[in-house]
Amino acid sequence: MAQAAPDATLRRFSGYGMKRAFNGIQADLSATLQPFGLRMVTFSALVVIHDNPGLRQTRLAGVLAIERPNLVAILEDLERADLIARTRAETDRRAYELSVTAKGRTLCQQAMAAVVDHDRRMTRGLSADESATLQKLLRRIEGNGRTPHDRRKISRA
Amino acid sequence: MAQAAPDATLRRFSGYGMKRAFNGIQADLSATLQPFGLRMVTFSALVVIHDNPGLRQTRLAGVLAIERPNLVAILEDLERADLIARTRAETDRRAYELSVTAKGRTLCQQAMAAVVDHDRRMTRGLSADESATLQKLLRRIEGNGRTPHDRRKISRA
DNA sequence: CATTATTCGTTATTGGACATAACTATTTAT
DNA sequence: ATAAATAGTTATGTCCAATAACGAATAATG
Repeated sequence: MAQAAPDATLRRFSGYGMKRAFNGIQADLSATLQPFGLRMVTFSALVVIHDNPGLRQTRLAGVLAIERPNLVAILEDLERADLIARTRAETDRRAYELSVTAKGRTLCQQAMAAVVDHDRRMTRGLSADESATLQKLLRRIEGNGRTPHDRRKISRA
Repeated sequence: MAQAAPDATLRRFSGYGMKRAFNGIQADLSATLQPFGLRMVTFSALVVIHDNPGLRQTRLAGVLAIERPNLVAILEDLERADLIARTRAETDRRAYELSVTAKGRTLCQQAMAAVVDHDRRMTRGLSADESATLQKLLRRIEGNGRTPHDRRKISRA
């Protein structure tokens, strides 16, 4: 097996290249979010709640492909930091409606700006066309992959 | 914020799309490798050792961007399953030289065939050109990302 | 040659993300 | 009225990744 790189066989797989790329992204994103007291999953949740006030937890879980039990700690972290509020839905006493606080809105927007920079760093050297191509290809792969068990028919928020 | 999808803001980031794509890949890969008693990191290590007999641990860590302490359990799993062997290097009594056993070779090749199928499933709907483009773009992003602390000058195996 | 610095593999620990089963309370379906 | 489904929660476990520190061996230095 005389190959140029020791991991040449693995390099043939899209999954391996993606893992390698994503590892770098994740480390940079983590460092980017750390000053805001956020991490990848709490940032994602905060942004979606920010954009969709009144969202319910089960819908949030579906949108982010996060298992509902795992959402509990995420939301607790955000609530404890006074970034979101949870109010019982009037039409269903089992459900909460999620919204950002004023503090959460501000932090969300600040973190967003930092993440825009992070993304620019990560995609340095890619043209706008290439970035769009990448997104398109990733979306196709995402559609091919296994979906979370919880990905059932999601009710409107 | 009237947007088409609840996570539309996040969809602007390459990292988010990659995470979503990679999550699906990882789940499928995990299921694919499970019948072989392997998981992502043990499979990767087995393949690289298979392709590079006599490889040393520190080099393997560098090749796979895995922290050296984390390699210990991975290699123990492979050794316990009789898939690899570790022999003390003659030229350096601190180091091990890694190689696959006959059993490891067989299993490696069987798992490889399954992973080829997995990759084909994951990239269904992508042309050969598109797959090559994806790999190229991922490599560029990988180069932009943060590298592991341990990524210092790697000695030859 | 002796001393210091570096390297190899290891132990220990912790954090982050993700998966599953089971549960109570509430709502929906029959 | 009863059974089934749903929303959120608790508990637990797996996988992968990061860091500090260590003893033994090797390399570098004077």
